[in-house]
Amino acid sequence: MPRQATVPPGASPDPLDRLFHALADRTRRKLLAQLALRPAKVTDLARPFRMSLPAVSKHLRILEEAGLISRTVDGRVHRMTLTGEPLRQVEIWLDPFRSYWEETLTSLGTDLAKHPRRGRLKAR
Amino acid sequence: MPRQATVPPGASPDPLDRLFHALADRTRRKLLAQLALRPAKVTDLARPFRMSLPAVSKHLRILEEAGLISRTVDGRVHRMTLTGEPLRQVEIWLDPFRSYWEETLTSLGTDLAKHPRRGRLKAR
DNA sequence: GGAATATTAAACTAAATGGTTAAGTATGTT
DNA sequence: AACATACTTAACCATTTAGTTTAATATTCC
Repeated sequence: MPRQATVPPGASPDPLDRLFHALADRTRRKLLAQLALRPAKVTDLARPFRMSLPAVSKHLRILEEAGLISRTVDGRVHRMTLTGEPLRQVEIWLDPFRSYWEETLTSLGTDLAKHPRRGRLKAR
Repeated sequence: MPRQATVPPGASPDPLDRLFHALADRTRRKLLAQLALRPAKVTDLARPFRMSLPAVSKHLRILEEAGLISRTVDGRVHRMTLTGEPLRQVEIWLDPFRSYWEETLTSLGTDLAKHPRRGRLKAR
C-alpha cells in the first residue's frame, strides 16, 4: 500500500506557535532577558554563550521572526531591540486561564491571588 | 580531524523549555482550552480533531509531562484535568517583562496599560 | 588597496517532532 | 468465553531543530 504523506507540507505558520516555540529555548529566553535591559549588538549578545556565533545568530532570527525583537542595521553592526507586543500576546492568550489558576490557588487556601510578586529581571 | 559531537546527548530537561514547548502547538493549546471548561476523557478530547487517537494521546502526554494536565485512570477511562500551576509559572516568567511592554505601549500614547481586556475562553 | 571586524549564508549532522498504522493491554458487556 | 471499548506502545517516516564548520558579504580602519 502506498504510504501516505504524513504531514501536510505547508505546515503551521501559526503566530502563537512561532511565539511559544521561540520562547521554548533557554538560550533564547536568556537573549530576551538581556535585551530587556538594553538593546545590544549580536557579538555582545553572543559573548556569554558557549556556542558559536552563527548559532546565536540563528536564535536571534527565530526571535525576530516571532516578532519578539527587531533589528536595525547600522553599518556592519546589527543592533537588536526587544519588542514588547508579542509578549503581550502571550499574556492575552494566558488571560482566560488566569481566573482558573487563581481560583485553584485560593481554593487551596494559598492567597497569592492578588499577585504581590514582581521581581527583578534575571536571565534564565 | 574527528568530527565532534554536535549536541550534548542529555540535553535540556529545563521545565520552562518543556512548558513553552508544550504550548507551542495549536492542537495542544486547543486541548488545554477544552480542559479549562471541564475535565474530559481522551476519546472526547480527541473527537474534534482530524488526527488519529494515538496522535492526540501523544499530545496529552506532552501536556502531562509539562505538568499542565493530570490524569486519573478510572477503569479503562483516563480522565484528564487542567493543572493551573504551570501557567502561573509562565505568568511569573512573563512578569519582569510586563512593565517593559506596558511602558512601550503607553509611550506610544496607546493607553491600554490598565488591561481592560479579559474575554471568554475560546479554543485557538 | 588590503586587513580586520561584524555578521549572515551554506552545507552538514544527530536528535527531536508530529504524524501515521498496527499491535498490545486492560476493562467492561453480553 | 468472546467481543467491544478505551486506551497506550511500538515501529516507522518526513521534516524541523539546534548545533557545527567553512565560506561569503559588507563595512571600517590603516
